[in-house]
Amino acid sequence: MTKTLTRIQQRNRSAILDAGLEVFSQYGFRGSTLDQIAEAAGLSKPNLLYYFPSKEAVHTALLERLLENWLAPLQALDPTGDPIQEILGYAQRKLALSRDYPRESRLFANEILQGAPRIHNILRGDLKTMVDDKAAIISGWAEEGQIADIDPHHLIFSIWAFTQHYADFDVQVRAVLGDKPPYDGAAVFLETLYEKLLTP
Amino acid sequence: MTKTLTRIQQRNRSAILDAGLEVFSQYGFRGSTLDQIAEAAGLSKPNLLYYFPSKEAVHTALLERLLENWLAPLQALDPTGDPIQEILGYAQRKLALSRDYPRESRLFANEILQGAPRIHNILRGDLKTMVDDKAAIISGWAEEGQIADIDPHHLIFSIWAFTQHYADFDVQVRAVLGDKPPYDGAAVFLETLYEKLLTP
DNA sequence: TCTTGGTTTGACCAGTTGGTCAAATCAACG
DNA sequence: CGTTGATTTGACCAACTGGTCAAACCAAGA
Repeated sequence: MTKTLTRIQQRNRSAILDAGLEVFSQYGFRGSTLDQIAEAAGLSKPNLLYYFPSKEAVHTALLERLLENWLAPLQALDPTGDPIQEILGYAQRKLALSRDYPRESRLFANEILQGAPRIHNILRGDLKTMVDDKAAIISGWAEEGQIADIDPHHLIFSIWAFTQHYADFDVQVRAVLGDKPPYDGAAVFLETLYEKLLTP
Repeated sequence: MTKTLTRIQQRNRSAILDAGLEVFSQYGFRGSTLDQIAEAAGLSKPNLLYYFPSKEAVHTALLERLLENWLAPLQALDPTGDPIQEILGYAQRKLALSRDYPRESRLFANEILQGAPRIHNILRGDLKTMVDDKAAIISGWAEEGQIADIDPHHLIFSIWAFTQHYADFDVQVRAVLGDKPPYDGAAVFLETLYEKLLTP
């Protein structure tokens, strides 16, 4: 049913979402204008509103698409795998996400900075449930002595913080590093950091 | 000269700055309105504009005040002190800054997220200079074998990322942690993390 | 070709925005 | 008290905001 979209509809809807991602991720919801998004999408404002009923609708569509991809890497943490490799793998996957989808990262950052008005219930619901679940796995590993004894929630926070920093604070990171590319050094550092932290 | 300020001027200017901090840190520059700031300051909009010539001026004043306090903790890193204690101390000081001045942290985050249009030159100038300076000190410690051999720039990034995460992503952190207070656990985790990382 | 339904747009609207200004109010000092 | 300069405000403005709508345009099948 939902699949009944013209080629034009597909092209324009995805152009709008891409433009919305570009604009919202930079200025936040209230700081972005429909004219800006329309121009970035190569459409007139009324034409944009022919595909999405409102500014809010574009933003919501983006957030929904984002959350799917955002929670996936943590979900993939495997309780039967090698503990240190599982956590290291998760961190590297998250870093790659920042490298390859920095605008999505900044869209998320903007939403959280503004108090997460649109996704607060998801944070307290799905996200908390999943994090608590994975934290329990990590705690289990710690009790078995497979990894060092650390607080699993703050471990996860540290991974989020460090990896997202390279997308959200990109301009600062590049200003400080000068010409050096950020992500190679970051991946190496990440590896060292968590290997040393987690080795019992 | 600049000190010739009435009691009223002092009170209102600081009320405006506080209100501006509150509003700008939540909605970013473009997402904030003068009416919002004026109301938060308990003034009428024309009255606010009697003390600051424009919205931009309020924002600039806030950023300037912020940058002073923001760069101070890193500046305090002492090359003659005990390496691990110096770095640990810096990290803890930065975490305390997030705890005690979360709005300032979010104001900064908003500015960087939007591409740092107003402070880009400072990032490439003063900030980069100071970070390179401190990075050299840390590299020196590493060469002497006093701390483990890690990339000093990414070490500093990781401290920024982790500590600011608790202010900037406050709503997410609290959603995940539920009732537990964030900062106690964070301080303990921070201590463990960098002690393990830096011990040679 | 004509028709039909999806697509695009110019003109428009009411509400909001940053900012101005002259007039009114207030505080304090002689 | 009266005066003077700082302070406050209501009324106002042009530009911009999200959103509407009828009319025009266009692609494609009959």
